[in-house]
Amino acid sequence: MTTIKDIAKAAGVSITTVSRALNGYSDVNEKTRQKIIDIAKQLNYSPNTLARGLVMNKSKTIGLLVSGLTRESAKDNFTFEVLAGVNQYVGEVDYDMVLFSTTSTKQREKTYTQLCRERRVDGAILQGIRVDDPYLQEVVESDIPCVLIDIPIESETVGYVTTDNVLGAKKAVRHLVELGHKCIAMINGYEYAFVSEQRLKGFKEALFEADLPFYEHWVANGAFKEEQAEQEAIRLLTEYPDITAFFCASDLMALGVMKAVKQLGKRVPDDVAVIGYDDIILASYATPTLSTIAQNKFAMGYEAAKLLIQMLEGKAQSHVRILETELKMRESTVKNHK
Amino acid sequence: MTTIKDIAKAAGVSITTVSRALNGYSDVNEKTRQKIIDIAKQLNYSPNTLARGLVMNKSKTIGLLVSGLTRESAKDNFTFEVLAGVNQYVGEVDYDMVLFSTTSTKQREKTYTQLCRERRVDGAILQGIRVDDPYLQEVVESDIPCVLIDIPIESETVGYVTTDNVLGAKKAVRHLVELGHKCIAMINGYEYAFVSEQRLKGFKEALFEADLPFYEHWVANGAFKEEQAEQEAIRLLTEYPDITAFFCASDLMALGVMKAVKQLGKRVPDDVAVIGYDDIILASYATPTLSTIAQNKFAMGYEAAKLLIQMLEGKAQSHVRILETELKMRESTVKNHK
DNA sequence: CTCTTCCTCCAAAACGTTTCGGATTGCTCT
DNA sequence: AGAGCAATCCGAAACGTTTTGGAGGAAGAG
Repeated sequence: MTTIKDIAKAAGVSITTVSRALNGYSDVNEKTRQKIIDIAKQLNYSPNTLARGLVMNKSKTIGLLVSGLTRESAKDNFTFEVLAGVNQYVGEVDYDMVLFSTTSTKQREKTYTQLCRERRVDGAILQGIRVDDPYLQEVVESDIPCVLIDIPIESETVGYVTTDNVLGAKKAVRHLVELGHKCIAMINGYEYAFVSEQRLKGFKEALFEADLPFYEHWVANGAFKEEQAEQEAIRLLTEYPDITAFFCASDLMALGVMKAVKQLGKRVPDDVAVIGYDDIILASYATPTLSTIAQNKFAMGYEAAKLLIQMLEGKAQSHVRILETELKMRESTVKNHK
Repeated sequence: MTTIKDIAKAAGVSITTVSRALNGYSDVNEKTRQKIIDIAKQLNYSPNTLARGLVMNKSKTIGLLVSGLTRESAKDNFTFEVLAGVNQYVGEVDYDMVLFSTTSTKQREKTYTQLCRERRVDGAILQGIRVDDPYLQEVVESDIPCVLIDIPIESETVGYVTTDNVLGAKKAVRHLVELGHKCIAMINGYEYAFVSEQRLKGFKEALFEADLPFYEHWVANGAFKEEQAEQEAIRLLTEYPDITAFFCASDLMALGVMKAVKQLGKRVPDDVAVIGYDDIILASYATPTLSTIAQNKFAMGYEAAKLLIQMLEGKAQSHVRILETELKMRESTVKNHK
């Protein structure tokens, strides 16, 4: 493995000069610089980022902390797309990304902060961490710059990216209202998830706008799980047969709801319309295809990485990025939709 | 950020002793060790892996090189599941994983080898790299230990994990034969993909076993793409109306074939049976649900990581891991299958 | 001719670890 | 009493970079 020292020897200059030549400093003669570059190439030199990171005290590496990188989470390709987006930006600006996940069966005793500090990541992106995760607090309180996805915390070193969940939910409900629905139920996620709270807010506001009443008991929590949403939908539909439409806080839950509807011998969308949230791959392959509020998850990852690196380099105006959502009309709400 | 030196000062010992105490060497008194550990904890010490990696000349980090970590590749969740598997094992043995991807729009001029050497990864896993990728050759020829997924190259420093693709294909075709099919077409991937070659071989062997003829022109390449497979299937079905079953080298292509069948006014599986390969998420959500040969992609990633780390630590007997596949019978071949 | 200034270059320190080769102490054997 | 030994500890070098603070010389200004 050739080092800067080898190059220095071969070129007959000091290692200082090699370093400065390779890093584009101006105080080295263009001719010697060229010679050094040639020799470096010829010797197949790669700088040692460990050594560099050690002295510069930064690694040009960011950590992506996700929870639930499991086999199951592949259904909901959220994590994956965010990851792809992060990876994209990070590649563009010549950073690297290291992945930390808490799914180890053998629970690691190390906290996120320790992971970050050991690996000397310059900053971190947190995805899929629950608001009540004890580590969240810890990371946020540490001095490690980080950006959160879908958790609204902001400080000197903390930023976040999210979508406009209130507006997203409104779009969904307005769509249902426009189709003539008056009895709309909602399957939400968790009580304490930020997005759930926001989507519920949007749900209420849209009902209010449309002069429709809001019934507390027409809202159920499905924990973002397909089966649980199915159960809840069955319960709601039997208890309240008036319901003609469901707004679900995730597509996976919407799929569960569609199963429930079919199971009760009713049809989607003729008897009961269903709209989801996320626009996961399955949404456009389900039968009937699922209407949904699309979030650009790739863009969320991309923007998160961009924001983080801007923060690291001290040129981030704001620490918040809010992305748009888009209504996708498909067969689960609009009959014969192509 | 507290260092080993701070601990030494606080404990009134040398940094050598601190290092040896923390790393569990025997030549340090149990009492001083405890004191050092206490102080370290109290000072909230995290070792600097950069410094450690520099002197030890290894980083406890492996690189995962994937190609095509794009928005689109989310459909086929192959990459993601492999990644999850790798991540799982890596977490268990306290390594880290850094992700390298070649999808940067701005093409990086850096090669994989350079990436690996700069980041001082101890080894690498390559996934989704095509056999004709120029970088493949380069990585394999370099002295960086690596394991390939679905590419059979073996050497002192190179290993691979794959599934038994010949047997997998046979299972699929046998299944069709058992259902009474005699005119079976195949939609393969690329000419030059290892798995395609193997699956074609299995296809032929299974036909031979069943005393069925093999027709070269009943095999088409769909490039692992849904649309292309759809086109090819339409062509085959119109040119050769005898065909009653398709074996596809990927689920995504099988979905395309199902679309083709429907488009021609025929039904799956009544008129034409379809079986895929991979068992992607979509397979069990499509209508009809898709029969397929399941590969445990998570396990592939897990085993790849395990193999690599065994190789790194010099305790790998063999450099090859071949995993099992499993036939999943669903509605696209078996009528009214539950 | 001397004083600046600019252009090139360099020696050495620093980053935080690990590890090699001893050094010191106190104890046990002959 | 001296040798031998085990148990503890430590100084210093090494890993491959970047950076600080200058040195040396040539050219231009006065």
